[in-house]
Amino acid sequence: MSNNTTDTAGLNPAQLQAVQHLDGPLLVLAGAGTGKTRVLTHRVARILEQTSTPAYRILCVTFTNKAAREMRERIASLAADAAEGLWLGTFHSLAVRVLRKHASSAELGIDTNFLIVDSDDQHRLVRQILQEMHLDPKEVRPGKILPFIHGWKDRALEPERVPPEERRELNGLAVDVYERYQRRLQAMNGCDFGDLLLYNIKLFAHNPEVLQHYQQRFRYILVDEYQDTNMIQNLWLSLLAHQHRQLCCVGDDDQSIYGWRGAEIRNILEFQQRFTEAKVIKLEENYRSSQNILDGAAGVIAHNSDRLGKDLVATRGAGAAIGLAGFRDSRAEASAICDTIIKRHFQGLAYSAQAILIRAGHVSQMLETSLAAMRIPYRMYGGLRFYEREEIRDAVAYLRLIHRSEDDLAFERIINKPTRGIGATSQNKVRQYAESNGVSRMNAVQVMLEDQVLTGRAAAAFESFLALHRGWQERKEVLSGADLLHEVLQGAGVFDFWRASSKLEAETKLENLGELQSALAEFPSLEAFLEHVALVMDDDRTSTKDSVTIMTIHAAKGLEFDYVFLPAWEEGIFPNPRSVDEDDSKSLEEERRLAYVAMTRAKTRLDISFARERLMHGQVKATGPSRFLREIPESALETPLAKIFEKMAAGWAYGSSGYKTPRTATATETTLLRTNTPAVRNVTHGGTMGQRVQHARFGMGTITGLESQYYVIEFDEHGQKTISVDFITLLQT
DNA sequence: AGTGTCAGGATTTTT
DNA sequence: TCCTGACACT
Repeated sequence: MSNNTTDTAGLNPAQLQAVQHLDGPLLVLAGAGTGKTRVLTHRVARILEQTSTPAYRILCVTFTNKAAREMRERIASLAADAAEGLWLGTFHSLAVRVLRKHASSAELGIDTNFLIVDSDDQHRLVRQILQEMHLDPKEVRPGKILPFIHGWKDRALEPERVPPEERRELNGLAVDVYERYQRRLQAMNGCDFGDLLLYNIKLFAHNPEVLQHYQQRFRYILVDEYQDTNMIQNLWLSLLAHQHRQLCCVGDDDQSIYGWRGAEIRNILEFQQRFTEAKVIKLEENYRSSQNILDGAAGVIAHNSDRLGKDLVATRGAGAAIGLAGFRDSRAEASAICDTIIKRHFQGLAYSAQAILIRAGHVSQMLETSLAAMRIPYRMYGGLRFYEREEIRDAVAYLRLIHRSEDDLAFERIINKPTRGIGATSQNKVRQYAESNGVSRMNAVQVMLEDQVLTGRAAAAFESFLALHRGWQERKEVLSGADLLHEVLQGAGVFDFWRASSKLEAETKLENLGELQSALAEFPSLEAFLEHVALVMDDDRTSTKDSVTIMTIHAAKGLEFDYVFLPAWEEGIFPNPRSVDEDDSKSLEEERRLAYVAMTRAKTRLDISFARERLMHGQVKATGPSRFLREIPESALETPLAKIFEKMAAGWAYGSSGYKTPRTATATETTLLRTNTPAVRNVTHGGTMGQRVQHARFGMGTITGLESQYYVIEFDEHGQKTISVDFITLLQT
C-alpha cells in the first residue's frame, strides 16, 4: 500500500489533527464550509492506510444517499483499496445489510427475505386499518397517526413500551393502530423504515453473539452529519462502538434542522458526557463564505442557548456586506430579485451561480411567475421526486409483483391500474380471503379462481391478469430489466392508458417511464434495482442547462452558491408561526439554525429581503420583518434595517444596490388592501380589538385579543377560540 | 368506472 | 387561491 495515499496537502493544522487522531472517541465539531466531509474521507483513507487488512474494520455512516455516494467517490480516489475493509452507506442501507443476514435468527417476525415498505404503502396500510376499525376518516387520517408511529420507532419504542402519557394522546388510538399495523407488516414479511433500525436493535438484544460479531468487526466507526441522527440511530452506533470505542462523529450543532422528523440535537450536545474520554476538535476555518456573511450568520445563531459554540474565520477575506432590502409587497420583491439576477448574468455570472432559498414552498409561486415572465431559466427543487411520481411508482409496483408475487402492497397498487374491471368489491373479497388464510393476494386469486369463488366478469379479469403475470415471470429470466419493463408496460396497458389520457402531464409521464427504463439498465439485476428504489428516493438528476436554483432551505443544506437570495424574511413565514407558538424555545431555536444554514450557503454575496404585504393563498396579507433581521449585526449589513424602514415609510420600495423598484399596486390588490386596513391595525393582518369578524365555520364574532399570527375571537355561537388570521375575514365597522 | 362538486387545509421531507 | 380527498351521481 502506498504511503502517501492520504495526501495531507491542503489540510490545515486543525483538520490534520482531526485526521490523525486515531485513539478513542472523537467529536469533530465543524461549522458550515469548513470541509467536514473532506476531513472524514481523509480520515477513512488514513485508517485504511495505517491498519493492514482484515476486512470490515471500518463502518462509515452518512445520512443521505447523496452524501454516501459522494463519500464513496472521494474515498475511492484517496485510497486505492477502499472497497475491501469498508462498510459505507446510510443508516438504513447498512441496517438492511445486517438484517438480510440475520433476520431469521431472531424472533423478529420477519425473515431475511423481507420486503421494505415505503411511506406511500404505510399510508395505504394505515388507511385500511382505520377503515376496519370503523373510524370516521374525517376525524382520523393516516397523516394523524403515522407521525406518532414514526416518532416512537425513532426512539426504539415498541407499542407495548409507549409511555402512558403518550398513550393518552388521541385516546390511545395511535397505539392500537400501531399494534395492528405492526401485525399486518409482519404478516406480509414487511419492514418499514423505522423497523429497519428497530429490528437491528432487537436483533442485537436477543442475539448477543451477532452484536459481538459486529462489535469486533468494526474497529472504527465514523459518522457524518452527526447532528441529524435520531435516538435509535445513536443507540445503534453506541452498541456497535461499545467494544472498541473508536467512534468519530462529525457534525455541526448549529445546523441541526431536522428535529421535526426525529433528529435529536442532544446526541451531539451530550456526546462528551457519554464519552468522557472523548476528544473534541473544532474546525473553525471557513473556506466557503466571506467574513461579512459569517459575521451576519454568527450574530443570528448567537441568540441560541443550546449550542456548543464556534467562531468561524473566513479564509476568503471580508467580502461584500450583506444586502438587505424591504419591499412594499411580494411582487416587487420578486421582480427586484429577477432584475438583479439578470443584471449579474449580463455581467458574466452564470445563472447556476445564483440561488433563491426559501423557507416554505408557497413563497416560490411569485418568484416563479417573475422568473418565467423575464425568461430566466430556473429549476425548482423539492417538488415530487422521480420515484415518488405516480407513474413511476406504478411501474415499480409491477416490477415488484413480478419479482415477488407475495408483494401484496404492489398487488393492491396496480391490480386495477389501469382499470381492468376489478373493482373495490372483488379486491375486498381477495383481501379477506388472503388474510383469513394467511396467503398472498396473488395466491388467493389463484385458489379463488380454481374454487370458483370468483365468477363472471371479475373472474375473467383476474384470469387475464394472472396470465399476464405468468408470462412476465417467464420473460423475466430472458429479458434485461429495461426490456422487461417495456413489455410489462405494454402488456398491462399502461402505455395505452397514458397515450389516451387527456391530462396535460401525460406526455411527461411517458417520458418519465422512458427514463425509468434507462435507470433500470444501470443495475445488474431486477432485485438490485428494486432494493435501490426502496431505499432511495432519488434526487432528480441535475440538468446541464445553466439555470437559477430555487429550493427550500432544508433542501439546500450541504450545498453552496456564489450568490444567494433569501426572500420573505417576515414574521409569519420565517420563523414559521407554528414554531414560535410552541411554549418552549426549542422550535424557535431550530428556526434560527435554519436561518444560519440559509445564510452560510452563500460564498460571495448574500441578499436578504422582506415585503410588507404578501400574496398568500390568494389573499393579500400584511407581514412584518422577521425578528432574525434584527439579530444580524449592523456591521455586516450594507444598509442598516432602520434606514430601510425610513425609506419604506417615505413610500419607497427600497433596498440596497439593484433593488430600487418603485411600483404601484394592481387594482385588485388596492381594493383588498383598503378593506383590510383599518386605523389601528394588527401589524400582521389588520384587525383591531373589538372588530367584528367572520369565520367560514364558526360564523360571526368579535376580536378580543391580538397575537402575532392569531386573533382571540369570541364567537357569537361557538365561544372563544384562537384562530389564525388566515382564516378570518374582517368586517367593516 | 369515471366525472363532478364541495369542504377543509395549506412548514420543512429523508430513509 | 389551489390542491386533495370524500362522496354522489351518471
